[in-house]
Amino acid sequence: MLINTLSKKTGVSIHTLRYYESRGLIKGQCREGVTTNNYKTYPEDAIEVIEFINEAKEVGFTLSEIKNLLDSWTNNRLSPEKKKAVIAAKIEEVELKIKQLKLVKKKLQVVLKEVEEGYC
Amino acid sequence: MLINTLSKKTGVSIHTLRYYESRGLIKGQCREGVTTNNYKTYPEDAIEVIEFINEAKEVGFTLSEIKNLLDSWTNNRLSPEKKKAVIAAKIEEVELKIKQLKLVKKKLQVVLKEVEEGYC
DNA sequence: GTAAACTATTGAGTATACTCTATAGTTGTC
DNA sequence: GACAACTATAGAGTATACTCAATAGTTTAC
Repeated sequence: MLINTLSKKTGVSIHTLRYYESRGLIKGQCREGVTTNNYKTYPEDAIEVIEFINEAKEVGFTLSEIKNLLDSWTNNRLSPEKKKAVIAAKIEEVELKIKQLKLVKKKLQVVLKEVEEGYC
Repeated sequence: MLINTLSKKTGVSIHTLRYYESRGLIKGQCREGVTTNNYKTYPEDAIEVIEFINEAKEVGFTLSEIKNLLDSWTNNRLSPEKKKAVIAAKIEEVELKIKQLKLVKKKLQVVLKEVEEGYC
């Protein structure tokens, strides 16, 4: 699919998609044999990747972090051990973030109770 | 305590603390009666506030969002109902983020398994 | 065959969140 | 009373993640 389709299917603007491509998070390919233009086509998988980027961004990961992660499972020069290490490390980070969110939630609940009971 | 102490107790740089103060996230007060300087003193509570800011930031909340939240429980012009609404809305957001993190974790676990089984 | 709609590239502009520098004044210790 | 260590303010600089504008070329529908 072309960039416009990818944009519409993901809800991410063409500008942002190009930005992601410039940062190496996604990659489109020029169709073989076509020489009149360099329109890039994106595979179906790109949709999933964009969705993953959105989710990861939403919970506080930077594009650099996300790129490293995406690279680790597309880069074939990386040994399986290293890939596993990168992903496992990220899972731990995610778990830490979940813990932190639960802490934030608990704090908010305490404040909510205080307001309800009229302490502030 | 003065800004240096607050910085040391929280691990947040003086620059950043001042930035937070300029954004209205924390507030120091000049001691009454003191006219020779305008050194600001910060209450003990400020430490907790800074820690909360760090946690909230880590999981993807912006300083504006955090400020709104902090305001809602210090601003006395706000009705308890409105305060409750602000906090309850944030708790929902936190729950959503937890769900998203669990989704991200699941995806990472799938990829990890794929690497382990040699699919990529 | 032309006009609308699309694509690519380059580079500038914006918002957020710092981070640093320069300057000037204040406090505490010897 | 000198000097290190601190404080405040203002403003410049940086990194990240967009966001937009300008330009130029391409494709598609009529």
